[in-house]
Amino acid sequence: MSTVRGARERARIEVTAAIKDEARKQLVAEGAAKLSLRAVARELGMASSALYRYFPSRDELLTALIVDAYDSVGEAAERAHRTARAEAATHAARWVAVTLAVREWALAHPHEYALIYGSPVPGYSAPQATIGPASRVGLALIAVAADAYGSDGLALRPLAGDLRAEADRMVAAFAPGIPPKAAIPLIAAWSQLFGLISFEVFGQFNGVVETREAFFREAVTELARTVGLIDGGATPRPAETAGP
Amino acid sequence: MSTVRGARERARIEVTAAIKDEARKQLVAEGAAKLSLRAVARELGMASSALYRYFPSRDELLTALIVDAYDSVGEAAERAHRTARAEAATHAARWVAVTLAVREWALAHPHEYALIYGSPVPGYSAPQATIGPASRVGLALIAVAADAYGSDGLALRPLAGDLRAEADRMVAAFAPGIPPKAAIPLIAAWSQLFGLISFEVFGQFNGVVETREAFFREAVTELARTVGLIDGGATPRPAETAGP
DNA sequence: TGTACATCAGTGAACGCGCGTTCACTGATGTAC
DNA sequence: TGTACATCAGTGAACGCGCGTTCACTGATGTAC
Repeated sequence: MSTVRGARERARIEVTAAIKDEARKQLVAEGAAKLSLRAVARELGMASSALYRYFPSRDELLTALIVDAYDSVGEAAERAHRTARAEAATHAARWVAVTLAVREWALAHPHEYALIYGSPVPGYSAPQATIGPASRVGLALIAVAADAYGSDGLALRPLAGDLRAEADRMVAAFAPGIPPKAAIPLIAAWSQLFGLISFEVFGQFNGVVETREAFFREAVTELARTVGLIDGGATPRPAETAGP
Repeated sequence: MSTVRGARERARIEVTAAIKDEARKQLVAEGAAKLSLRAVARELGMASSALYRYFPSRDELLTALIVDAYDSVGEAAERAHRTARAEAATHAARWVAVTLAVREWALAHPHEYALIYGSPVPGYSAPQATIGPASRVGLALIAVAADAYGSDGLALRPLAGDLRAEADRMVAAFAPGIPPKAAIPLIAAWSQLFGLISFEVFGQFNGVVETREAFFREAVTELARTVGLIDGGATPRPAETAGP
């Protein structure tokens, strides 16, 4: 598996990558809804029918792009988390680092960002294969909170009564490292982070916010506070929680 | 202007509305990028060329739908604000009422919501005409804060130094009723509100958040806190700030 | 090492479809006198 | 009140274009003996 076997296999990998690269380029010009297999083939100098050797349909190509995008932004978030942890940054600083990494990825890849965090493509329903990659950013944020919890760096506010069961469910389902009390604010902050980023990427901040990075840093620092990440004091034992 | 003049004019108004209604229906099935004049005409039993008597191009029809959507959600927000104010609700409760109204509009009109708060349609750039309607929700939120400020119901946190100029600019440009210190958190909360709503409408909460309304209420109540809206005590003089 | 066969990438034509926009036209509604 | 003319909604054909997918095929690469 790790050794590429022959010309055929190597070619397949390269052509598959070339198709995805070209498709990504076309996202810029036309958007996901209008992504055209024929246009991709044309640009690559192939017959449009040849693409069917690589992707059984247009939707499968879209799915591949979506999975790649989730993996790409997820990796950026995880990398930022590892780096911040290696530098023994405070928990709040780790939170800021991860969120900034997501923002930077989004600004560098606005069309892939739109593909995964914009309006769903009508008629396309994301298959199972996207679920894992889609959760990586969220899990990185949970890991920051879990580390903080493990080293007394997480302040817990009381939880509204009608949300106790929901919080327990969340912790059991996908956030075993944090206490239920922290789950609701954390998931809220996760979604709110993408409000900040989407408004910047999609243009809603045009004419409204101009000092964008400083604004973002301020907003996510405040988000860290609502999550309960306590600044200062906390230089946790580095290997506390398993990384993503 | 207020009296409809003749059969021609009345018919024009009705047909224009019918075209937009049908176009809205098609957004559901196909999304904005694939909105088709021919399909709209077909469904209305008209020749496709007839639509050009009403909209000079496909993009103009899209623009009309966008303006209508912004006006519709803006009106919902303003109505919620007026009602909450008439009931002398606390400032935080007014905030929650306005945000809930936006959320409810979004859940009731998910495709129009995607049209205005989802990924931009590639190749389409929103004309000037959309700017006013697009700001109505934001202005309603600003009005809540302005009322609170006018009756000592707004707590002000210190502002990070590098954002002072930005905050002054914001207040001068579109938020004259609030102090600069409140501008940054308010704009941040505005964008974060749409993170919460988009994740719910676009499906990112599937399998993650289940008690949706309670979760939303909790999150926006916390947002009200970061904006500085002080609960209780504040039953302001009703006519303090001009309504939207 | 050489040969026979299997695998598979890529071709090019075709099917059946839909699109936005233009244009010369018809006939109904509205207006000025 | 009646007539002549202007306005305008709607038609249907046409232009030129692009799309996803299927299919029988060719020829190169890989494999078993």
